[in-house]
Amino acid sequence: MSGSKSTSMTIGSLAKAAEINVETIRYYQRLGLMTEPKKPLGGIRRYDDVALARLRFIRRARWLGFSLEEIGELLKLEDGTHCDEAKALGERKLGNVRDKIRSLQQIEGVLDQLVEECCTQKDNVTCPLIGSLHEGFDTATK
Amino acid sequence: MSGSKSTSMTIGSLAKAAEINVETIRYYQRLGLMTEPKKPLGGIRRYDDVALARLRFIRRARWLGFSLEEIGELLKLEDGTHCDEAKALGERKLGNVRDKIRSLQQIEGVLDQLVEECCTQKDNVTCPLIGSLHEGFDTATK
DNA sequence: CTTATCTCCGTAGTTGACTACGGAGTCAAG
DNA sequence: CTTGACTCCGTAGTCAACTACGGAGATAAG
Repeated sequence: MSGSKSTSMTIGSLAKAAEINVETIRYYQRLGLMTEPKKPLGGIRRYDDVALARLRFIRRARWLGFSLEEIGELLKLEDGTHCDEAKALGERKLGNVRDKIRSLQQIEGVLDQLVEECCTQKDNVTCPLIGSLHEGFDTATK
Repeated sequence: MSGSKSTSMTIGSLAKAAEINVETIRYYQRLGLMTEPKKPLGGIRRYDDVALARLRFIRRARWLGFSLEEIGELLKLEDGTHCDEAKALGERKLGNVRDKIRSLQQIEGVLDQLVEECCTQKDNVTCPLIGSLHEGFDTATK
């Protein structure tokens, strides 16, 4: 389960490897999230494992609630160029990510406690899930 | 920054307080994520801060990449009833949340390092953001 | 009592993110 | 050299999550 270092895939095998629909890859290319490798004159495009890594990253970031636009920004950090703006952007994104982590940890804590106490006590009608998420959360993000 | 404990709001002020569109609240009601308080015979519905908390929770969970359906499941954990199934569900969700936290922490680490080193070195063309997210990530979630 | 600002409610439109379709070209196996 | 699977590419359809609209009724301020 780790031998596919094939540095040359068709879009089909790329899709399979990334567990993403072929159409979706082409969609990402249209949006500029993925670059389209040049076609060898009446031939078929080939993809390497950098493309694969990129796709997996996109998939994961989507799962974490980032929009494709945000993911595009994250990906712009990838090439070492335009350092200064990248740094600023990176810092914003970092704050963003940390907010998410904190929120998730709150949920984690409550969920954990919930599972723990679940069948133990009975009088606890209003669960803490919601209640615990009141505090500080300065909008942001959008 | 903490005086609005008004236990009776119209849908309009509720929406404002939760920073959510009125239409969206009504949409959530249709989906069963929010209950519609009964209308006082030819009058106007009133909402309390439990509703507000619930809305804020939904908003936050959405931001974290949970679908409305998943959020619905999380919210079902709220009322103390059906403990056994709640426990199972809670455990699944907990795993889910922890996966997300781990993923975000990876991104956090890389982003942090990126911002740190950004303008310091120059030869680092391929940034670690993508590369670092290769490893273990057993699908799941959907 | 009038008027402006809601609320109510059903229906319809929009946006972001895919997903499908179809016809023409390409490639690999037999 | 045919056949089947796949690529290419443009266009169109789908789905979740909103967001808007419009007309009738409610309420609060002046």
